Order: sequence, then structure tokens, then C-alpha cells
Amino acid sequence: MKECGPFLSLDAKHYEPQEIEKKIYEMWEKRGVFVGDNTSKKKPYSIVIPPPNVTGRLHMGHALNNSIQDVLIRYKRMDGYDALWVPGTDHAGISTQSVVKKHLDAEGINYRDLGREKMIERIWEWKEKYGNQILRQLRRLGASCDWSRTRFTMDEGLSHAVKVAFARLYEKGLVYRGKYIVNWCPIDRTALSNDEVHTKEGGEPGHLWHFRYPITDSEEHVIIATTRPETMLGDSAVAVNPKDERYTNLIGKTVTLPLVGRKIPIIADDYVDASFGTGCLKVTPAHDLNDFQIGLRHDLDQINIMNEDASINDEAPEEFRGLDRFEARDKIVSAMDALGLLEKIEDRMTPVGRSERSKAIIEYRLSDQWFVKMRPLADLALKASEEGRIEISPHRWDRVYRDWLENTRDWCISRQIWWGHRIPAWYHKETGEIAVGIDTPSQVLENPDAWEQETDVLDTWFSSALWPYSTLGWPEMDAADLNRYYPTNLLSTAKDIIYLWVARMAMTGLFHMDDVPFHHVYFHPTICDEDGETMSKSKGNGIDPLHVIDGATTEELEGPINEARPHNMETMLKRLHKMFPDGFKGVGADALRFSLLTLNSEAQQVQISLKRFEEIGKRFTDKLWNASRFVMQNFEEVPPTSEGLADAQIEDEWILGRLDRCTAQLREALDTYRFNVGFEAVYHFFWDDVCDWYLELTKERLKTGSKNDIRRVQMTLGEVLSSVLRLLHPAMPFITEELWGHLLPKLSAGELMSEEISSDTLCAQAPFPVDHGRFNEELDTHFETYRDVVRSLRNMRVGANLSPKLELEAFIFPMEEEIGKTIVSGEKIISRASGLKSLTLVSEKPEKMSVTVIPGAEIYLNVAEHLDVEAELSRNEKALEKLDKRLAQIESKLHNEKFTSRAPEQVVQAEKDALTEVQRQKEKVLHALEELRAL
RNA sequence: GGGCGUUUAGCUCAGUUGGUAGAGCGCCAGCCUUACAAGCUGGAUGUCAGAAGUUCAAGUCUUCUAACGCCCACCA
Repeated sequence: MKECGPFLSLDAKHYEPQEIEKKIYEMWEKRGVFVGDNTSKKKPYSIVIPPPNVTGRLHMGHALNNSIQDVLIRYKRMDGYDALWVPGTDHAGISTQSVVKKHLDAEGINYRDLGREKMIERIWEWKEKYGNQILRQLRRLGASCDWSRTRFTMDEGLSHAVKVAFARLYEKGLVYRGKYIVNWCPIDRTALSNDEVHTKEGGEPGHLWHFRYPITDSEEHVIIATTRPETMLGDSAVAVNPKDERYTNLIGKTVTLPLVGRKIPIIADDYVDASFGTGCLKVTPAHDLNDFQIGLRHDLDQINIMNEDASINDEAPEEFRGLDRFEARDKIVSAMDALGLLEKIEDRMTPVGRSERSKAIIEYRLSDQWFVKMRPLADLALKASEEGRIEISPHRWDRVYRDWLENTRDWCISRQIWWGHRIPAWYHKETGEIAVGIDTPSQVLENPDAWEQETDVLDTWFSSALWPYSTLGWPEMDAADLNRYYPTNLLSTAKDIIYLWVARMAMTGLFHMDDVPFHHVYFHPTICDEDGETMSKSKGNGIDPLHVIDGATTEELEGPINEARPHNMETMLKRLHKMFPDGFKGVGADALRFSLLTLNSEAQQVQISLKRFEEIGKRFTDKLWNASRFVMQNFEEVPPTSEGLADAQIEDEWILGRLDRCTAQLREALDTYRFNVGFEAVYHFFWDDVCDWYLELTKERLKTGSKNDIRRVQMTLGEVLSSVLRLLHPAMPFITEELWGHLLPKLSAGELMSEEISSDTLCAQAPFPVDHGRFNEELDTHFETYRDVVRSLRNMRVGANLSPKLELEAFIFPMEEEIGKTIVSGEKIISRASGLKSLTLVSEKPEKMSVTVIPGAEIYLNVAEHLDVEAELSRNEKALEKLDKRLAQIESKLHNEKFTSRAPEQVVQAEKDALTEVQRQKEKVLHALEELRAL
């Protein structure tokens, strides 16, 4: 018996998740059921979590992705694997530093005054205090991570791993230092990788200024166009296309740069698009990526005119020095205008790069940076992908991944911030010599005063790139975890970090470990709101998973909207108030997870709204709770005999067959990451087959059957329910564990188990169901016929407006002996399900009864004086219409000679059979109508 | 500019080798049938975005078009 739990009485009519979920999670943790055992004889199955930022709060994307991982981990754990899910967090360099900076700002402290050491201390303090919030939230979700292995990208081991990785890459010449033009954020004062810069689609409103640059010693001028006039201070050439005949005579001459007075050459370069603007391009190598490249080709001066904060520096004429870049822009425009050199100003949408983090417009800045040489590494990853050592699902992302690897550029990994892994490189103060080492290099130790350490830290993604093996003990090559769990089985993540993270893990994994970091990559769809917009903080359209789990007042639901203050704020609030005037009642983690999983198709995005969690997850948890309650109530009176078990009835065999089929479907679906398909199969099996049919059919047997027959039903129910709980556990771990706590003692006490299950927690010990091969095609088809008959009978009853309680007589007039036999074999089932007094096979048509024609038979229901001729007529006329439509379809096919001659024999025969069948039915319906009209 | 995705019932979406269009919600009618009214039973609802093609047969394959969305690269 369990030490604790189950927690909720089965008397409860509605399932109340919140309290139970917390208690159950505690129980699991206390028992250590999530802990991987690297000495186990079981086969390993491992996943390393995409580490959320320490600054993060759980959002819907996390909820989805972690539900997915948890499903697979729990599935494998139950299925006999030593399943390990390694959790952890990412130090998120810039993001965390700016969060703490804001806190300090609020205290009136400038972090720069604090100094590097103190600031880092403050960030650590903050991290210790708030950094684990997201891990606690993952627990609320039910994530079965091995918390004893929790890692942090800046903990001791991982920091060591980062240094080792850097040093090894450096030794191999794959890390280098160089001057380069980088994306520069003037707010955070750091370089950013391309992936951290975002450009709004279609650009942002701006202007295109056309300036005249006078040709030296001439009355002529060239006209250049720019969207960033301030950069002219750093111009070192004007370029034209060599094929542009308008300017060939100018090549080699110089222009005198207005305001500055510098003489700069007119050069020819293919990069210039002759058809754009005037075909003349000002070249500013220090402040534009393309200009930088042109500058290299022509050996132009690289004139940096800006400070770190993008104010104008002393390279510029005095009047502009110290000005902010946008002030300088205005001033330059008016100065040019005053000189009569402003040709015109056009309004124009211009591409504007912004820092993803600070939202500031980025500058391009020439500086000393560290880079990873990507080509050799990318080739490793490409090869692994071509050899199928990394498989990506859905498959379409494979190409996206490969395209990037084929075209990738060197990766700038230095960041000018304090929070992160400080680059283990030292510079000789005089010679400029560089020393790199995992520990402080000996020459530095010998003469420390002559050296200084690099102040930059590494891009956060540098440490993330090592995550799958650094978390398992690398660079210790004989670490038990590393040996056992690397390569991991799966990486599940969002596709927007396919380059930023996935590709880089593949590259470094292959380089450092000589093996792929994961065999499979699964990209889940993007979560969008009900209008199809991606959820984001700035739009205020996010749904907080914890609100879904715990519920929220209307005010709390407003939170994200109020914080973001989007342009359509009013509409959003209005809609919220209309839909949830009394707040949202929490549905629990199970319902959240189940909803997300059944919505998770192979599409690129999935639209969700709060309502959906009620419609899908909540409804289903409630159904599961109630049906289980009912089943278990019927175990109360179990006679604990183990002899004389009655034979299985048709419905018993049928439901067990369907159970097996459902099990096979779910396994197949989970193995191929088709979560919606798998869980929908279980959903429908449980709701439709188990609840609506099997439970309804067996109520009577449970009430009035013999003890031995009751036991048969109980035994079947026991297997069905215990299997369903196990099938659903990966998706809905809490409620299934809770119900398992109720069910298991009853099953054991009554010797109702048809298989050995010796376990006290479902989570850890219960085996995942297997397909016993009991699905019987023939029996299942027969059962479908019964259901057809029942549906027809119920329909007739409703048509005659008769109470469902009234027991009626029904008659079957079969067109074929076979059908008659089939129907008779299901007599009990049909009678029970349609409230019949009797079901009789007749060879002569009964009269004055309600009639329905189904394939192969006519069904009559004796509704006596309640026969509503009008209703009968209209129902059968409708049936006739349908048959006619179908008939036309078939006939047109069969009349088509090409069809009969070219379609496969079987298909043609099937159509012919269908024709006879439909014709036969039509005749019967016509006949019935005739008789009805005669009444 | 390049790549990808989506377009199926009023809404949100399934639809795996081409072979009579499905689910949930919503809607209509009837039921408090002893697990569940947060439920049960029955019912209505579709030129599968448009066009062309391949095929005996197309929601499904090919091409083109349109709308919407995402990613990458960015003409100063």
C-alpha cells in the first residue's frame, strides 16, 4: 500500500486537480522515481532539457515543449528503459545582466560604478534568489526531470567545460581573434550575433537622403543616397559599378567629402547596383557590413566615428563630437542643406536592425572580437545529417537546417558584458601576444604584471552549444553519465533556435565528442493566440500556463495585456472581460498538457485560447475521473473467488480488441512524434468505446448478472481501466497516478488482474501496455453492424417521440442470411443499447411499423399507435435521396469503360458490389415509402 | 529576393502509400436513463482557396495564381 495517497475521495463528483497535483509531485520526488541510474541494466533513454533562461517565467512554449519531453520520458520509463531527463538553466548573459541592471537602476545604483566584481556578485545573488523560479514551475507542469542532476551553465563543472572547449577550438585554429564589423548594441554596449538582431519585415519608416559630393577640383558632383547621413563622417570612398557607363570617366578621381574635407577616391566595385538610386554608393567601411567588405577589397581606410554608446567621437569634425547619432544626423542634414548639397529627401521604408534584447537600433561597429571558424565544424554536422545520424522531425526542417550549415558564416562569440564565461585569453601588454589556457597559462603566472586577461565574456550560446555533454560530465571522458547517456536520444525544441542552438550543438558535439549529441530532433509547432499571432510578451497575448493550471481572476488574466500595452489593448481587454467575467477556473496541469498534446499536429503553428483548455483537457479529465469512479464503485462488491469465471461475452472481447488496437496506435504515434494522433486515439477509445458502449452495455450485467459473470465484467473493466490509466499517464501523469492509487488495491484484493503488476506508483513501476493482438477484424466489423442497428433504432424512437425508457419490440428482415446471423449474434447487445423488449428475426415484413433500411437488412420498430407517418415519410425520403446520390456516383463510374478496364479488379468489384447493395436498399426504401403512403 | 507553411462544416483543426469527406466546440430536437447535465441520445451543416494538368479515379500527386503566416538574406 502507498504511504500516501490517493488523495481525493472517489465520492467527489468532480475532479479537483490543484491540491492533488502538488501532493502527488511531492510523493514522486520523495521516492526518487525520476532519478536516472547509471548502473542500471536497463537500456538508457535520455533527453537533456533545453535550458530555460534563469530570468525566465514559464510560458506556453515551455509548457508544450516540456509536456512533449515528459511524455516521451514517462513512456520510456514505463516501457522498461532507464529514462533520464536532465534539467537545468541557462545563465542568459545579456538578458540576466539587464534584469539585474534594472533592479539596480531602481535602487539608484549605476552598475558601472559598482564595478565588474561587485556586479557579478549581485547577479549571483539575484540568481540564487529568483533563478530557480522556472524550475519550480516545471514541477507544477509535472515534468519528471532528475532534479538531482540539475545543472546551470555557469556552475563549476560547466564553466570548466566551456574553458576546455574554447581552448581546444583555439588549439585547432577554430577560434580566432580578428577585427571585424559586428552588430553593435549601443545600449548594452556589446557585440551581437546576427541571430540576436531582428529586422522588421518591410522595414521601418525612414528617409533616403540624397547628397551631392563635389568632385575634387571640378564644378561637378556625384549624388549619393543614404539612410544614415551621420555615417558620412566616416566615408572613405564613393563606389560605382564598373559597368556603369555614366561614371567610367570618374573612376580614379576623388571627391571632397563635405563637412569633413577629406579627399576620398571614386572606385569601381561589382557590389554596387547601378539601377539603385543614382548608382553611386558612399562607402563607410567602419559602419556598414557591405562597405566593410568593399573596404577590404580596395584597401580603404576604416574610419570609426562613433563611441561605444553610438555618440560621435573625435574622428569627426569638432561640431559633431559628442552628439548622439540621431542628433548628429539632424545636424548633418541641415549643414548639408545649408551648403546647398542636399539634393532631396525621400520617404522610404528602410530595413532597421534592432537588438532583440534592448530593442535599440543597432550600429555596425569595427572592433576586435573572437570568432569561431564555422566551415570545418559545419561540415561535420552536415556529414552527420547526410548519414542519417541525426534525424529531424517533422522532416521538412531537415533542409532548413542543412541550408544554414551550408551557408553559415563565422560566429562572433565575444560579448562586452560581465555576466558570463570570461574568455580564457590573456594579452601581453607590450607585445600583444595572446595566451589561451584552461588554467592561467604559465607565462602569465610567471609575469602577471605584463599580462591582462580578456574582459569580454562568451556568447551565451557558446556554453549552450556544449549542453548535451557538459551536463553529463564532459570533459571527464570516463564520466559514468557521459558514457551511458551520450548521445542522447532526443532533442525537442522550438524551430526558431535551429541555428542558434541545434546546429551548434551538433557541430561542437561532433568536434568534442566525435559523436552526435542526439539521434533525433523534434521541432514542435509555434504556439499562437486565437487570432493566429505568435504569443509574445510585447503583444500581451500570452496565456500563462500557471493561470491555466491554477486559475486566475479576471484582473490576473489582464496582467500580460496591461504590461505590454499593445495598440489593440482595448479590444483585447473587452474580449477578455466578455469571455471570462468571473476569471478562469484552473483546470490543472493534466488538462493543460493533454490539450496541448492533442492540438500538437505536424503543422507549423497551433492556435490556442483559454477556452480550449476547458473544452479539451478539462472535459476529458472529468470524464476519466467519473468513469473510473463508476468502474471502481462496481469493484466494491467483488466476490474474491478465483474460480468459475464466466465466459467472455462479445462485448468483452470487442473492448479488449479495441484496447489492443488503441495501444498499438498510441505506441506507433509516440514513436513517430505524432502526439495528437496518439492521444486522440486514446481519447476516442476511452470516451466512445469504453464509456459510451462498453460501460453502458455492461451495466445490466453488473446489476443482475451471475457472480461469475460480474467477475468477468470486472476483470475486463479492470484491465481496460488499468491500461487506459497507463496509456494516458505520459500525457496526464497526475490524475492517472491518483486513480491508480484507488484502483490498484481493488484489483489486487479481488484478484482481478489479468497480468502481473506489482507496483505502488504508476509513474515508476507500472509497465506501459503492450498490444496482445486481440483485435479481431471480423468481430469488430460485426460490432459496427450492431452499432448501425442501434443507431437506427434510436433514431426511429426519437422520430416517434418515445421515451427512452419504454421497452419496444424490434424486428429484423434481412436481405441475406449472413446479415441476419450477424445481427442475431448481437441480439443482447442491440437490445440493451436500444431499450428493446425483443429483437426478432422475421421472414415476413411486419406491418405498420417504423422502418429503416440499413445495408443488408430492414429494421422494424414497433412503435404501435405512435407511428408518425409524416415523420416516417420524411426520414425515408431523405434516406432515398442519399441512396440516389450514391447510386449516381457508382453508376457513373461503372458506365465509364475506362474505369472498368483500367482500375484494379478489386476496386471494380467493390463498386459492383456496392451497386447491388445500394440498389437493393433503394428498392426496399421505395417499397416502404409506398406502404407508408398507403396508410 | 530565397525558403517553408497554411487555406477542409459557423469556429478551432484532423485527414499516413490516390478509391463514397472526419473530430471537438457551437447550433437544432429530446432526455436530471443511479459515473459524469462539466453528462446522454438523435439530427443538420462542406463547389476540401482558385485554375490547369497527370490518372479509370485527386482533399491527397504536378504546375500556376491568390490570401494569410513564419524563417533567412537585405538596395545604400
